[in-house]
Amino acid sequence: MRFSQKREIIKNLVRSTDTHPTADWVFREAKQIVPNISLGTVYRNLKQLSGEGLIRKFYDNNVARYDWNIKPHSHLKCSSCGDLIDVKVPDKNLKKTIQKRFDFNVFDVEITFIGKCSKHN
Amino acid sequence: MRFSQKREIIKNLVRSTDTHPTADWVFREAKQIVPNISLGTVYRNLKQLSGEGLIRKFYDNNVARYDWNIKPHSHLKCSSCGDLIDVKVPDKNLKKTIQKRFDFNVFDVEITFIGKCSKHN
DNA sequence: TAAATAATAAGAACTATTATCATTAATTAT
DNA sequence: ATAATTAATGATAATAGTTCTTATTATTTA
Repeated sequence: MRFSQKREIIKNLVRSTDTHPTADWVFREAKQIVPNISLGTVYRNLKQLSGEGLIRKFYDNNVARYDWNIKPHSHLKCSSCGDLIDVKVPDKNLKKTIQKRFDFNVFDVEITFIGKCSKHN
Repeated sequence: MRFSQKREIIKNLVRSTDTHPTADWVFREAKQIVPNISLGTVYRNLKQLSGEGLIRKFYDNNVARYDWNIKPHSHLKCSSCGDLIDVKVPDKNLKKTIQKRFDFNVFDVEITFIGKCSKHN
C-alpha cells in the first residue's frame, strides 16, 4: 500500500472523532479539505484501512461505521439519540463460559448495550 | 392486523427454522408454496410481524435476519460458515456493571461471539 | 526523467429495502 | 348471502449504502 494524500486525510478524519463516523460523514468532511475527492475513494480507503487493521469497521444496524479505536471494546447505544459510547467491559469470564459450555472457539466478542444515555433518561 | 394467508405462511416459515433466515430466503421458500407472492409482501409482513413482537429482527452485518425466538439470547457466529447459533448467556451482572459504572440505563444487551464452530475448528 | 503501476474521479451497477398505486381479498354491515 | 369497506397484495419504481469499471493521474522505482 503506497502513500496517498487522500488516504491520509481519510485516516486522520476517522481518528479525529469519537462519533464512529459513517462513510458518508467521512466523505462530507473530506470534501471540505479536498473538494474533488469522490465517494468511491472514501469507501475504497476505508476498506483498505480496516483491512490493514489501522481502523476498525463495524455495523450499526445496516450501516458501516468506522472507529479509530482498534482495541476490543463494547458500545453503549442510546436509543434516543443513537449515540454510541465506547466502554471496556470485562468479558474474559463470558468467553470462558461459552468456550466451555459450547463446542465453540471464541476469538472475539461484540457487545452492544442498548438503553438511554444520561441526557435522555 | 387482520388475517392474511401470505402472512401466515411467512410467519410459519420463520418459525420453521433455526437458521435466522433473511427476507430473501423467506421469499424463495414462500414462492414454493404460493408462487405469485411478491418480495414486497415478504418485507411488509416481516416488518409487521417483528413490529408486533411475533418474531425478532436483528442485523447480521448489513442484512436483516429474522428469528422465531423472541426471548433475549445471544449468538455464536462461525466466521467460516457464517452460521449463527442461539445461546443463553447470563448477562445480569454485565448489565449491572454498566448500569453502575456509567450513567446509562440498559434495557437490552446484544452479544455476538465470533469464532469457529465445532465443524470448522 | 521515464517507465511501471497503485490510486483516483466519475459514474454505472448492485444489494437490500421501502414506497407507490391500482387491484384483490378479508371483514363488516346489511 | 351480498354489498360496502378497507387492509393486504403484486408489480414495479425509488432509495440508501456500497462495490465495480475504466480511463486518467499521482506515486514510486529504475
